[in-house]
Amino acid sequence: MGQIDITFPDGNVKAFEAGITPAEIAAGISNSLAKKAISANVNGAHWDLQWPITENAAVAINTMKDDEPALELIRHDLAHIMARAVQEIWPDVKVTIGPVIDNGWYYDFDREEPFTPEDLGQIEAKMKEIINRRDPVTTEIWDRDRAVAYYEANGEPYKVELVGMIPEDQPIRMYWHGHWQDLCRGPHLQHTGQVPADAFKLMKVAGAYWRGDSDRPMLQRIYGVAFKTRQELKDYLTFLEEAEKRDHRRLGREMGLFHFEEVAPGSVFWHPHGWQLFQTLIGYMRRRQEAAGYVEVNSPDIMERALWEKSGHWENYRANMFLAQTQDDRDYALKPMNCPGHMLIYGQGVKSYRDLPLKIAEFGKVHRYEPSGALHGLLRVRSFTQDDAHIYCTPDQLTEECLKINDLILSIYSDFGFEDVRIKLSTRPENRIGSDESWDRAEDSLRTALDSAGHDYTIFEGEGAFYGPKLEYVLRDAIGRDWQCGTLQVDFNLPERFGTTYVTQAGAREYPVMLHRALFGSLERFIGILIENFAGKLPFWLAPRQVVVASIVSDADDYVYEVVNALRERGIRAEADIRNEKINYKVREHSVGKVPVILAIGQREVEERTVTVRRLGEKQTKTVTLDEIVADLAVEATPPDLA
RNA sequence: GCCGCAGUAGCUCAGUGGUAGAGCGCACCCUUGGUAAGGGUGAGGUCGGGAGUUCAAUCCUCCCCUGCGGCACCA
Repeated sequence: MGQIDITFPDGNVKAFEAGITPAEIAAGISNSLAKKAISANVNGAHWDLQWPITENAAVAINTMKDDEPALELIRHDLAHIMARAVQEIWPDVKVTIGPVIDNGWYYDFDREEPFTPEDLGQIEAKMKEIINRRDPVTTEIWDRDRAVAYYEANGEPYKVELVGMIPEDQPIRMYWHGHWQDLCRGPHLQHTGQVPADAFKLMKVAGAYWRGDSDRPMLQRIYGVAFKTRQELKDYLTFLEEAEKRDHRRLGREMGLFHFEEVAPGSVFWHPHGWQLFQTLIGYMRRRQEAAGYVEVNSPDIMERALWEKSGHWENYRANMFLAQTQDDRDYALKPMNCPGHMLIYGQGVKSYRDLPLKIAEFGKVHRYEPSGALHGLLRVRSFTQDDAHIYCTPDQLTEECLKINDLILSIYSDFGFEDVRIKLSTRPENRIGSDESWDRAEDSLRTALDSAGHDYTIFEGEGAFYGPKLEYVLRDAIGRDWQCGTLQVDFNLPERFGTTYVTQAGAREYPVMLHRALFGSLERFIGILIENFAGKLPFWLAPRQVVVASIVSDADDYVYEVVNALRERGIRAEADIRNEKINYKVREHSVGKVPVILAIGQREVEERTVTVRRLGEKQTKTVTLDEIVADLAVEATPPDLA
């Protein structure tokens, strides 16, 4: 073998025999580095210490100080160690795949018996045992037939299938953790003892389809989380607890916003305070849309089958629709979308190119028979209110209209404090209507709009709606979670299906292009997101209960009402609390209820015509005059678009 | 829809093959108290629904419904 040049991170270049491994290079540098090494970066690729380097390369040796490779390797090795532990305890369990995911890993198993929480404890103990054995991790490349024969002999059908999926030009790589072996592309650590034994935890077991396909067998997936240190693990578990405290289902109850019932799974019963918030959002959106040139309409909730056949929903969406049959045997459906209704409104009278773009908006309540397992609080429901609109325009206007919507969405999210927004572009799905040419045009126009707005986006092939491609707006909340909200879809199909046209300048009849868009997406979901993002502490203008005026002594009752009335006159949502309770009690109760401002009134305030202000989350109180607080809160209560 | 777990008072939960308990909340009484739960008394439950086993089921078995965690699907 010849010589190769290895370039080190400090710029030094050194010649080695071709085929040298990073482990050998590390050993040549120092004994301690050889021990501490976990992997290497070779020309940017994450490289196992055992893999030979055969050409000139830039090489960096990684240790546990390098977060990214360290976490990747810890989690990946733990996946193997867990699978090994499971097979040591239950030798007949079949193994499948076990990738690294955010904060940890999972591994899917095929086993008759379900894993129990007690099993997880047993597995975890076995894993620690394996780590303490400090088993060497070794790798070799196998012949394809040998790998298949091996897995067939060992009763591992899933592995046989995985071997078959590896492209012909790629090696079949095996990894050994001691005596236990798994098909794996690597890289891995030097030995199991490099995994921190006190910084991982098995979290839960759940069902998962083999290869993510609902037609294939259901496996059992065990999830684990892992970090470099015990402290990081603890921090992560604390983070999960914090996230749980933000759960909108729990806060919704504590704040008295809404509830659900068994008789209406996935449908919200809005309580007065929740409905107040709902209406505040609609009021805001109504103003924004009106300013952007939209007109608002309302279309029927139940329409006959013939309409849904015409729109294509009967063919493509019926499984998700609530159907209604009348005594005289007529088929109706509750609308799952507003677009067909808007088509009929557009279709009234003759439209001219002068009428375009026509922007028809509706706060329409749609019903979708979502799979039972998908339901989740406000975030996934079966009946929800969209801030929906359809924009009819000429092909020439298309890109500009997309851009305007993009601007509007981002401006609106910003008003709620969401500045970090990602965009997903979903292209034509298998189940679809319309010609390939119209799909080409539709997808192109979305791309063009995004490109000219200079906004990054990710493409999701085959994820579009059945009538057109779509953009989806995903916003990141205060603790880094992503939520899908708004959507923008281009549709060349519905106007043709409904035969709706406009008269061009030249007097011809042409089909308009149609844009479907929702900015909040669903009011229900958006409210759920707001609650979680703000942990219930909504901005003052959104808070359904803005001010509670609480008496400290009953002699203050009259003045309490005077304060409440003064606030209400300025449109502030204020209520009195003159119950026979101590101020401590009232403060606690309204704090739990997430009321942003509590005004306490005792003898002193009555005499001085002041109020003592306590803001949610602040221990400090402040006494100001009645006039002052009314003026201040009136400013705070102003929605951002009117400020 | 699929896998697993769960469903007992308004909420959070304990409990038992012989028809149930706590704390909070609620009602009433005492207390007028200065910023996250003052004290007392009391009311309140078809133990998710249906069938079965049993002398007897809230408890055991089966079916269904709903919820929770994932998967699949989606705003």
